[in-house]
Amino acid sequence: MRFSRLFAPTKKESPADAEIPSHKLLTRAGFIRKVASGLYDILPLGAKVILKIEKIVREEMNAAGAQEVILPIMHPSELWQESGRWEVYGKEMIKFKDRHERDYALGPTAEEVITDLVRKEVKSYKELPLNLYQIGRKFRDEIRPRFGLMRAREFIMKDAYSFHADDEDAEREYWNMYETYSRIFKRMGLEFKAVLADTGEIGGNFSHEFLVIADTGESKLVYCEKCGYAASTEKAAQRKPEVPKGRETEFKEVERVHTPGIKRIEEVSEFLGIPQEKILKLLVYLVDGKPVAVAVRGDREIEETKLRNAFGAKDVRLATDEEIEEFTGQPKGFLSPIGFKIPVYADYSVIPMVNFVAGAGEVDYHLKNVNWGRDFEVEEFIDVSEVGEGEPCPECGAPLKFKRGIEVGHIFKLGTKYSEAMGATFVDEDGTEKPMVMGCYGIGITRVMAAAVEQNHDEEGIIWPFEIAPFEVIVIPTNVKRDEIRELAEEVYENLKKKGFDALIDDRNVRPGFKFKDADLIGIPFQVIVGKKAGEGVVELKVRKGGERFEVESGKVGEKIRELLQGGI
RNA sequence: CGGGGCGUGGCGCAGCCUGGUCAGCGCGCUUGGUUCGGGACCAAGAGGCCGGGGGUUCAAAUCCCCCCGCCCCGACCA
Repeated sequence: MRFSRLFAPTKKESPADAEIPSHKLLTRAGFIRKVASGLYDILPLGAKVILKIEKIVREEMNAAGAQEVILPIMHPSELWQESGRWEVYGKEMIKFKDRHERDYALGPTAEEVITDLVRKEVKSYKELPLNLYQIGRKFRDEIRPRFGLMRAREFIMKDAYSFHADDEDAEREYWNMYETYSRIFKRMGLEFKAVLADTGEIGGNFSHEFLVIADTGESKLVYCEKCGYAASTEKAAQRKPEVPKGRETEFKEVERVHTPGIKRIEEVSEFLGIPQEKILKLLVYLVDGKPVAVAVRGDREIEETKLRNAFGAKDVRLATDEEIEEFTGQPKGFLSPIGFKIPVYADYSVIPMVNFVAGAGEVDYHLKNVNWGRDFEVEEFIDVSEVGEGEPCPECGAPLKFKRGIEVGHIFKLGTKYSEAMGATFVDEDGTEKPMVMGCYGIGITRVMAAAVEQNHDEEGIIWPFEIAPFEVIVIPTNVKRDEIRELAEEVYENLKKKGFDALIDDRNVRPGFKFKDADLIGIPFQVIVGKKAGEGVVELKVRKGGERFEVESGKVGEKIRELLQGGI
């Protein structure tokens, strides 16, 4: 490809509405343009990256035994009514009617459509297992699309669905996909982690998320270097503390203290000169509409997904100020667990607490030396606060590490949720009819592109991993009006193409600085600069990542690149 | 949805508070020339009618009302 013909409108300035690096850089470097909120044009450079990502996904999925299909993105409402998700998915789905007033939706995912296909065509255990996937557009009418490609309303996803005769085989395929995903992200040259995850909206009973590590990521994870435990903080378990032996012997007398206007944990801590770990935080939640009090150590935070799971609830939210008064008869900011009108559940972090501070149940007063078991009863100790850096691994007790990441893949064991709802059954070896056991496996293709940039960039621009770079190498003649430079550059370019490289030549008649800036911004892994020593047949090979430069004979550029790649660049 | 902010040539922004002398700056674009290893310089040009609608006024980018679009934030006091 010749740069003079390439549609890659680069910019010096970031768009005003971009916040994070991937959004700014993909726009500046001419990969994407916004059409409307959450909707993007993908320009040639972006399309090349997407296609390379898809290629790796296809190769690995095919190698893993999955088969590609192409399903409609326009879904009839009947299928979604059948699974019960027409209402559940609700506002997230883009719904519309055809000319006959029939209801349709643009598919946010495809369990219904694929299950419909399989239930109609597969009747016997002999036809199982089956793993079908597609790479296509998905639509989700996000409440708030943001961060460019990261959370868009239309995006490209690879979604796979597998069908099995029994649970054991579904689990076998689950781990097959786990390994496949690991290979996929490894091939893409991304630093990632597979973590235990919450199953969320899709349902099912077992799941892993694949996160690309990046500081700007919206997902948080903890992992253990000793035993390999890794989990999303929405899922990560606390190691259950022991009840301290003889704690009763330490109990002191409850003391009522005046704390005028002091409500926040930080304020209480400062005012009384007592660390936050010695203060009890009491929150009132509505768990599927029922008021429940949850106590947690003052310096810790409730992870609402864990809370929801602990109660097996659909919906969990904090009570409003008015609701707190109504349910407890106590003023917010000074809630006391003593004589509480609603059941008090306590996070694991409360177990070791002795002689702690709590609200007094009246305005402007707190209590010191409160103890659970003596002063109030805990309904049950539950694991609902967020696990963080340095805390003990729930498996082996070693200190956990914390990182942020971007969710690019998610695998689920679905069980029979959809097959039962939609009657996807087969006749087993023993002649009886059974629901198929399902799994589903997604990769956000467009999000992978954004995540790769989020993880790999510097002040100058993007630094693409070789495997998914829009071009592998760019040849830069510093001055196309000088014959020896132009001719040598053309020669090197043709040579690289012949050797199988995806090469670009910057044949534009602009100053060299301009070309260097563009090459860095676009992030092509290797730059071949043809300039000063063109007369001697020597060119300069620059590695985008790290900026290392080598002087190379013009005929040996390809070899040098291969050598560097083998060396792990 | 609630809260906050923004909308002015292709892009980034100033002007608005204190209506008129206001449509301006930088980048980009076109033409000519000089330049040519880290987003050059000089000169001459093209391009907006100020998100849309309504209103106030002798007069509106500027004041008022409505609408549309875009961006950011949204448990932690209990």
